Amino acid sequence: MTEKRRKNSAAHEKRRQILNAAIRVFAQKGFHRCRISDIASEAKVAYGLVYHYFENKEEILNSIFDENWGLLTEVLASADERGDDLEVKLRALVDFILDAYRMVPDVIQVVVMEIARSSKFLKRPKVDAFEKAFQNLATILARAQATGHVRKDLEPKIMAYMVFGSIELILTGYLLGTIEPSIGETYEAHKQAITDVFLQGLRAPRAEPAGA
Amino acid sequence: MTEKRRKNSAAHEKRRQILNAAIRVFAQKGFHRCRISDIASEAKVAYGLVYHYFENKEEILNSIFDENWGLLTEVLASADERGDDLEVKLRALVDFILDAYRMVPDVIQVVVMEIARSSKFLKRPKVDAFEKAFQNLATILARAQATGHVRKDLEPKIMAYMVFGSIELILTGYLLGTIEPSIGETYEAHKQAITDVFLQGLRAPRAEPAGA
DNA sequence: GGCTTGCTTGACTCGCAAGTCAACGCCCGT
DNA sequence: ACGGGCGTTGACTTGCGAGTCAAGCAAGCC
Repeated sequence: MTEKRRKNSAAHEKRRQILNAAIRVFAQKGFHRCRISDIASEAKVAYGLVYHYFENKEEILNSIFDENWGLLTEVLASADERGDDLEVKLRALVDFILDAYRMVPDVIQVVVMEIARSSKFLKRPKVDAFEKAFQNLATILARAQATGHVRKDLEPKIMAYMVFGSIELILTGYLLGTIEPSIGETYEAHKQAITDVFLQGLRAPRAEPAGA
Repeated sequence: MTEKRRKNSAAHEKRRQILNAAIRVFAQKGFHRCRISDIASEAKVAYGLVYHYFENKEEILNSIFDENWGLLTEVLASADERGDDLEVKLRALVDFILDAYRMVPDVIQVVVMEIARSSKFLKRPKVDAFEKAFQNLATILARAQATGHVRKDLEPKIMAYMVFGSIELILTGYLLGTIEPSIGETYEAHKQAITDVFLQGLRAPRAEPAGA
């Protein structure tokens, strides 16, 4: 059994190797522009081995997505469970995503650029996975509405979409090089900007009727 | 000349026919999944004619983009020139985009899903075109900062990205069917939500230090 | 009315990349 | 030491779809 375990993990290592190579290649050339042979040579394995571990290119993309998106959903779910303030939760979400970009930009690029957009044509489950993460944030916001911290005149879902959309386009800006994220400080400033704007924008008006 | 004109416009009509067919096909099957022959048969013209009017598939996509994105940039530029209030300008932007989706969802789908995301790998000019529109909004915001209507602690560019990102992800939600936009009222509610959140979120704090 | 010009046609070529598969060798269990 | 299973290899087949092109056709011109 020990040896089977070892074999398994050795085999698994090859799988990882291919997956990591795929992430690099997808990020660099784009999903549609790259060939299986590119992935194989990047991973330094034979062409055929890719097909031993994966049905086809799309399944590779799916695996990348599943692994990483699941993480985000978990973070959101656990943030919600702790009884933190909305500010804390929102900051945790923003931090998590921007830090992830900082550490593994290739992964983020693939998830954002190659998967998020093409999901119209991909399988249902993927859309559901997106929904799940969004729903988590929507729940957090709904709860904050209940406690009177967030304005009640807007659907939580729409607010959640706005938050994610803001983050995503900023990431896209990084990826396209139209926003310069080189300095560490900049990331922090952007995190701050996102949380600030939404905390202020979503806050329930206090004693102030905001006269017309 | 009259006859040349007539010919020209007749020829142009074929071009349009192909372009419109391409929009429909791209929206339905996705850019990468469709063949030139799909476009030709959708347009009810011969295969070869597509190559008479366009270099290749990518040039078709480019034409679709150029035509439609230019429009957005113009709207933004003209909104800025009129000395309107920020609220009016922001509302005009949001209205324009959501109304466009309502009227020609296929076009919006192609621009949002097929072009926006893939621009990392496409030609520079496209990225510049995006930048231009974003820059227009950033300028509007910078001006509003100068007049004290908008908080000065954030980069205009980042704020512009947030606004566009919010709009874009809501459109994506429509396209994926995760947001239900069927009822006309819903569109209006969403327009309202976007403008409201940002007007409040970007507003400069008045006499209120927003304690703690 | 023929001739020319240029839009239009669709069958054909050709290259590329996906996916297959038969053989190989390492490693393990007996 | 031997046999077998499984991870691994990469040459080969196959099909698809982009792009070509030579021949048709319509309509203006002399």
